[in-house]
Amino acid sequence: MSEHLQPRTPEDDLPEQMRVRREKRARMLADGNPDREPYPVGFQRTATIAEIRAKYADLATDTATGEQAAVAGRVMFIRNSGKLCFATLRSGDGTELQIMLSLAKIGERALEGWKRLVDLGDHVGVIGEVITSKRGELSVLADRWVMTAKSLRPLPVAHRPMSEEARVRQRYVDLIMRPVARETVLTRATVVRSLRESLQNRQFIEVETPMLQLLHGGAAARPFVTHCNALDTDLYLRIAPELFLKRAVVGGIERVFEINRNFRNEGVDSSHSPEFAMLEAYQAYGDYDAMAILTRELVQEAAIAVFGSHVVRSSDGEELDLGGTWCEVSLFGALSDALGEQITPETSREVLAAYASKLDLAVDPLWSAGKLAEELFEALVQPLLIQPTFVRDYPVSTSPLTRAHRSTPGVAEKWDLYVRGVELATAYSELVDPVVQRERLVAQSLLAAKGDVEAMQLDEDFLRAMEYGMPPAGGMGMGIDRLLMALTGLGIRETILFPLVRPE
RNA sequence: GGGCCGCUAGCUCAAUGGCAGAGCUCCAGACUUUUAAUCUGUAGGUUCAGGGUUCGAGUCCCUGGCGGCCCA
Repeated sequence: MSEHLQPRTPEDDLPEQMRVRREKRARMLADGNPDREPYPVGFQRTATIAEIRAKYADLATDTATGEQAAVAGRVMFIRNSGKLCFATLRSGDGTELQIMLSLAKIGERALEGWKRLVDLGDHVGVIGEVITSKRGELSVLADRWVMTAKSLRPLPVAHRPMSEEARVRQRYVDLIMRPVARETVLTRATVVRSLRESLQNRQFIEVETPMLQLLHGGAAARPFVTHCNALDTDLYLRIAPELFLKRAVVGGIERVFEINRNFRNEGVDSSHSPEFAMLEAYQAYGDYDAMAILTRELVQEAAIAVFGSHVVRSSDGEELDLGGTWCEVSLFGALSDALGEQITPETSREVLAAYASKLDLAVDPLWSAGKLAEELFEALVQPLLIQPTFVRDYPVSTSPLTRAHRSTPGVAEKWDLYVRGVELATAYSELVDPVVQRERLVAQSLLAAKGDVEAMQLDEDFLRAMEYGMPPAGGMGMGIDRLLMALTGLGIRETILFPLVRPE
């Protein structure tokens, strides 16, 4: 009643559950009892939950061990009754342990405090004896409990799935609630570690090349532009490390790789993120065949690291066997089979455009015959490539950094690797003739000048490096996020811990 | 960029154009062996925003925002 006379504060507008938790925090601060600080400086654990579970894995029902332990974790479930309370603590590794608080052990004051102050989601520490309950659950029977961090927000309902949007926008909650979210983080770390080990075992040297670049090059993609105040010049966030890794090869780093982020100012959807992690590797005296073997071994070793097998499994139980050697098809051969007519690099633009319009594909009038062939391939063949498949020998016109094929005219020594119908990696026998390289890049820069936002700029310093002589080499690029998707069947937003989302 | 679907309580979701609801959560109470504890009783709403049609709009129409799916 007197409440109506008091001034409204922002606290009054909070949902009841948040207001209640803030009031509990305030009560604890006012209490003065060191065990009831809402945010103490620390808590001395004697064991992790995982250690206790491992040590007493086979303890019989209703047994007292005599061992005192101090454990801590986040409260995930509470089952309070009059004189005996149960709670389930979860630690950061996802392991859980029951704690029990009995009136007989901790007394009325501490038990009432537990019931009054502890909510789902709070971090608590408990000191007591390791026992099993009458129902056989391994537990710590408390002599003392402390708050280690009071949570001011309610957790989502534990047994209903969070919405996809809530999971992505508040990944920290997703990580608390969903074990598979945490496992995905670990899987990603395992995959990246495996890639590094596999490459290092093959004498590849890891380097880091510029993310902020003066010129836009190394791939066909629209870049992000930013400004450097010190140099008063615009810079591009890199779309690829390629031109710098090749400079390193020129300099004598004969096997070199980088695992890092690229940025492309393009669409955001279930398979594209504006920033994505990429592996690029270059091997002097290798070619695209050598890179195919390397890539297959990298993926297979990553599968072993994650699953202990070349057979990988999606969360829906679907299996995919990445073992053995992989299918190889030529782009024009596969396209010919799909269309029922022989298609070659010499097939005219008009013929290909006719097929494209028959398939209702949008055709840009500026596209070359090669680009049309690639578009037709992507529409007709790519979705069918579930098993890992190398698609080889792309049109020269769409591969400006690739060496022409050693025997087949009109195509370049380039392959794309498809798994589950998505492009996972690409590799070239690198173009190392600096004169031809200059011609190709000049053509690109003319496209850029005509308004093609994806075309590369002319990088004179790169050409100067090439003129010093780059050994014959194979080069390969693989999307780390795509690799995670191929191994786990997850969407890209699940493989990236904190993907870009629109502001709330 | 285009099409379709969605946005309602802390969370997950209902509601023929006619009193805005359920489960869990929360709050109060009971309970010394619980396991998503159980039982009793409450509380909780700018139905994404703005406009329109209507006696009456969560519902129909328009505009915008955000999200998802499909296509480019």
